[in-house]
Amino acid sequence: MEGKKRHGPGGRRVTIKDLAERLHTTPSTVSRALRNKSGVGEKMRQRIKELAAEMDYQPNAVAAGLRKGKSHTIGVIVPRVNRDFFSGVIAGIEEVAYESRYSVIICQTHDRLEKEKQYVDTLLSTRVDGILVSLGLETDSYEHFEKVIMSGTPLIFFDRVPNEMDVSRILIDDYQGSFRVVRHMIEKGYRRIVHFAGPDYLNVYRDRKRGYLDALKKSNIPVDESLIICNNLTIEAGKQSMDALLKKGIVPDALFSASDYSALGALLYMQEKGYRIPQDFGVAGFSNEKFTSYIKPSLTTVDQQSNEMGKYCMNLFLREVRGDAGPPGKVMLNPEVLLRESTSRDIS
Amino acid sequence: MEGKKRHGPGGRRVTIKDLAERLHTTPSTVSRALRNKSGVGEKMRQRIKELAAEMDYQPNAVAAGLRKGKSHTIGVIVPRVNRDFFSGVIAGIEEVAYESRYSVIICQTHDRLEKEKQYVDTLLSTRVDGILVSLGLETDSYEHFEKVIMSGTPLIFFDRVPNEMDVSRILIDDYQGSFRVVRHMIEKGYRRIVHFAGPDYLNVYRDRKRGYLDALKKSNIPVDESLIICNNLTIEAGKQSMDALLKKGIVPDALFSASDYSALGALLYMQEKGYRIPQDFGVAGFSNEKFTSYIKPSLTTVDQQSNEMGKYCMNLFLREVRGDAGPPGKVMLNPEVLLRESTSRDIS
DNA sequence: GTGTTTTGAACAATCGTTTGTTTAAAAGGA
DNA sequence: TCCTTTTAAACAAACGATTGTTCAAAACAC
Repeated sequence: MEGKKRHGPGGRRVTIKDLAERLHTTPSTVSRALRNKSGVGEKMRQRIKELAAEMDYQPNAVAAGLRKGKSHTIGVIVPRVNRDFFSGVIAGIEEVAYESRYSVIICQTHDRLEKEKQYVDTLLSTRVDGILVSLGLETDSYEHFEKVIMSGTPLIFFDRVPNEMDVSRILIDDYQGSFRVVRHMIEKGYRRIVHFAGPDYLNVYRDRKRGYLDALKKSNIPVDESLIICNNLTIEAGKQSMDALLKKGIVPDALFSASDYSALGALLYMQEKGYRIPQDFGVAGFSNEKFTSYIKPSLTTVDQQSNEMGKYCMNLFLREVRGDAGPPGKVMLNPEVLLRESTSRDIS
Repeated sequence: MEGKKRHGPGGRRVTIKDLAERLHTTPSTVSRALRNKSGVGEKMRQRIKELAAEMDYQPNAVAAGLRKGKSHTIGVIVPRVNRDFFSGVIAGIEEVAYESRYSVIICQTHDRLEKEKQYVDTLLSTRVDGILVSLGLETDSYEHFEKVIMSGTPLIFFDRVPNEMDVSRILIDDYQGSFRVVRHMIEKGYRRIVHFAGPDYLNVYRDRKRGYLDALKKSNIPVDESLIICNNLTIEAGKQSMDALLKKGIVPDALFSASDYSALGALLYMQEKGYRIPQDFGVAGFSNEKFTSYIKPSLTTVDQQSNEMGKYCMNLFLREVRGDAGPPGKVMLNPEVLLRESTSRDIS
């Protein structure tokens, strides 16, 4: 065992040039040999590969990236990485990216526009080959994304997408998911169904509300505006909103919330008030957060196919860089409605 | 408004050289001006900055990275990104990284050694400035990490760390967390406490088991080997393990699981079998997955401070690159024991 | 054996920055 | 006014790879 240490902590790394010198050849030949390009003899190629392995040469992706003008890296911008939905999407993206040896840079905006802008700049500087984005709650202007388009960097939005831009968008059919859940609730005999909505300027919440409204209309149930409550969709908000309703003397028999968390808040609150779920009060949420299947009663909700969405996004990006993607368009994934205990009462 | 379009989709981007030519100066001067280095006159500096803004120049981080030998990017390797614990750590890392304008590349190994190795290579090629790792379940050799050390790249392990290497390790005190939970259970009168353990070669599971054993010893409760069950810590495994126990005629009065998921499985199984939780059977898990506080009864567990751990990791890395970190060592974060309903019975 | 084609490898420029060195001009001192 | 010091900007060489071009030798045909 002669000294195995190659260059040691901080030592300079082996370059293509080192290999070339050692073999009395040139960097270009080494490069071609390692990348299996033509123009190199078979014996030379062998010698180069062997030496590369022996000195454990690590190609410098930065240098290659500079020369080739592409970094083989993509950026993903999401509001928060530790939300089941987003981390699921990220997991999906990673799986496909790994297959194609793309690196994934993650950016978390905490729903703040300032951070979103900053990250777009950083990613553009990093010369990522593409950017996948889900908008933050604050985002109401899109110049930073126009810059991305100007630069020629493929840009794909998912889930929370802007309506004003002509870019690829991929989302689940919030309208359909919502519509089907509410239809189901109506079939179960619920009539006075509260809806917790999110801010109207976000496509996902708008569509979920539309689904709710249309389902009611289809069954000729009059829409009662006082049952539509816009809150910030947290557990706390769910409790408070229900409390406010009851205090106003409004007594609904079910809730369809645009978020699992506020649905949970309402569920806990109503249980506390003595309502039996689902007999006296039905509850449905949206997103299929992990906890929804573990609570008692398990919560009816809509699965957003986060993993599939991530995979789809990344695949779409790959097709775009390969040039066979077609013009930007809107892709809808089919949501899966999960009918669980919180709405499964026997119809009397 | 003269044509606002700078270079359009795919067009070449503005470089420092373009700016230089436009102002009849040289790239070096432009570089120094933009980075606020000395050696540039004030009026020149102004003109340069203005033009840069006007042409919206985006510095090419790849080129700078090549020249400077650092990418201002770190790599994070975790088993899975969509686990509450890991996504929490990632969120923490991101928060600190953002402050210092570091980009974060995420790598998900799915607990597979092959992927882990591959990602180490990729990150080394990408010339990341540091690597933060939590080991996969399969990892039983460390040559790939030796390579990292050889290259002089800062390397920090968190949570699932190797014992054989002299590197920085940061983890929560699994032993303490475990010890305290079991003590609490004993105080609540539980005596025949099952333990679901993970593979012994992972520090976290070893330590959790140690905590369990020591807590029993401290209270002079004899250790019953048949109550220690090594399974794969999933919900299913939890159910099956309990089933197997009962079928063998072994009737414990509580469970302390090294994972919330297998604890949940057991909890559901026991409820189904008619046991009341916590009166007849106490249950405690580990990790503080989100669902644990929403289920009924809520699950006693140990919080792993994922966010803090992420922040700590990134800060430690920053100190290392700045040279004021001291030699690699082991850092223990204090876990928070969350005593909830699943173990809160009145002692009769 | 001469002339042409093919092949293998060397040569050189480039990607966009950063940074050390040199040079010229401006500022200061006597 | 002349000389020294400071300052501003130009010059030039990297960083490590990729890739188009050139060149010499080997392979081939006749």
